[in-house]
Amino acid sequence: MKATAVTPTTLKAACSQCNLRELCLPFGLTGNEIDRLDELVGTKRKIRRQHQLYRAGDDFEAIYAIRTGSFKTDVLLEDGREQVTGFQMTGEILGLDGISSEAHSCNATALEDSEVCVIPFSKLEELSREVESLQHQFHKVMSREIVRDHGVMMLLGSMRAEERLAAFLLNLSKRFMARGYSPAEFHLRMTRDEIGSYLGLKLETVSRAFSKFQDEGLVAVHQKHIRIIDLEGLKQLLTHCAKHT
Amino acid sequence: MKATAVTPTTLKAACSQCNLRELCLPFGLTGNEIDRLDELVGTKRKIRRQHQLYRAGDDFEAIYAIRTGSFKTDVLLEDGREQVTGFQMTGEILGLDGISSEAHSCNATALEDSEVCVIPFSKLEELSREVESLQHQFHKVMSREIVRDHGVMMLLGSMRAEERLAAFLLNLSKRFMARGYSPAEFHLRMTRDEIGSYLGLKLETVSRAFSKFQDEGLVAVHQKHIRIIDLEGLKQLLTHCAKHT
DNA sequence: TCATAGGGTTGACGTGGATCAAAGTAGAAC
DNA sequence: GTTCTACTTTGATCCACGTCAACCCTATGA
Repeated sequence: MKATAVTPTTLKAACSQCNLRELCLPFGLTGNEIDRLDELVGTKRKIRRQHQLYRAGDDFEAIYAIRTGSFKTDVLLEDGREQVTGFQMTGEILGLDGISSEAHSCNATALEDSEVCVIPFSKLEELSREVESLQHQFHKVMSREIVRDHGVMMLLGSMRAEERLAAFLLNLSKRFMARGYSPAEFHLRMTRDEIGSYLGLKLETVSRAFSKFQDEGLVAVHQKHIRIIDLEGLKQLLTHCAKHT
Repeated sequence: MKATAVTPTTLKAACSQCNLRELCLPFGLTGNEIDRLDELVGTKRKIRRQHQLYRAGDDFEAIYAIRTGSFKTDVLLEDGREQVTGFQMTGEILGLDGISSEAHSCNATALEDSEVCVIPFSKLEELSREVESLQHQFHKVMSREIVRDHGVMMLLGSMRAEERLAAFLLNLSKRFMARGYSPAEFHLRMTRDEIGSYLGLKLETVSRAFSKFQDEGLVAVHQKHIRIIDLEGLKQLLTHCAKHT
């Protein structure tokens, strides 16, 4: 893990020009309101692959909207074990964990060369006191994170290995689709080990589950390249969790 | 599971009089600001043991502060499997999951006869546009929920059975202490099955782990009554997760 | 061109919890 | 009191996933 890359480019972000605005904080704002958000979003910041946007313990000052690329967030136990708490893609917001204690409680690491919009948090609070729709959208973003986390708990607490991987693939598929990419064919930006950490499995188990899906004709797997062949089949894997209590 | 008990008592809540205010939404507000919050907090509502405050799919209109008693929240899979996503006690806020989609995404069930303060959400947003400290405290409450969820993911994804139970007991202990109760001796309001669901274990495994802790002199367990004998021992169980990878 | 390194896959085997089953306990209902 | 009922404990057995180990694949760079 390399040191945090501090490269705050002076390039201005521009929500109004951003094709991600329907997924991101500007959702639901009028043109005028988006302009005000533009003023607030200070700089963009480039983060190289494997570098960290922030790490646990860092002072909390801003949240980040992913402009290009993708990230993972994780928490570390003293003994070094890692739990990946999420994978984030464009339009998603990073850093919400830091609000509660004024310090970040997890690490955010770029999975590929990425770029984020820096949103100074105190300014965001200020503006959202004036712009109702921004306030509401921000609350929705936070609530969505909570709901997402509950889904992960369901996955970790109540599903078996193959169900977890199926749920993971379906979730990725949906998110790629929302961004205008193919929901059926995509590249994984994370390793088997990281997937395993996220899903509460060992990398070998993840690998075996991929192979099983391939044997069953559900997906075609070539390293990190995934093609979903039988979407319905994957979904059924999930709803048929019934077998066991 | 009985039907939702709709008993909106007309009793006014009064944050200013509430001894939970340091744990709850009024934290950090001035007397004046608390008075304004008082106006907003409409009614209290009593929920009988095993009854539901809200359920997945219900329209979202308000969040709830627990005044007395305790709750569990859970999500259900189509096949009926339950994942408990949290146990909430006095001063904690319920219902944040509903903001994102205008509908609740989990069920909240009282573990004992309980009482909540009903906080109409649109009014809360309105007031927090005027009262900066309320806005900030609300954001902290949401963020804290996200951080808590990450902790549960860590637990579910990376810990073994006994570590999970130890973490659970230590967490309860801390929260009882924060409320002025004994951190060493308390009653569990949930069943072994519910603990198991929360921790991603079967009830038998929870029961066995309790017995093991008892044998080792870490805690005294009599049904739902728990007495922590060796707090440090429990903590060490957690930091010594090192053994396995 | 080959060497090296970081993933990924696959097989053989072990084990922590799940499952199945039976018996114990505490309240609530009568 | 006695009988339910809901919950808990404990033992015996099983199996899904972890562990350990070998090998493969692709990319990068001397």
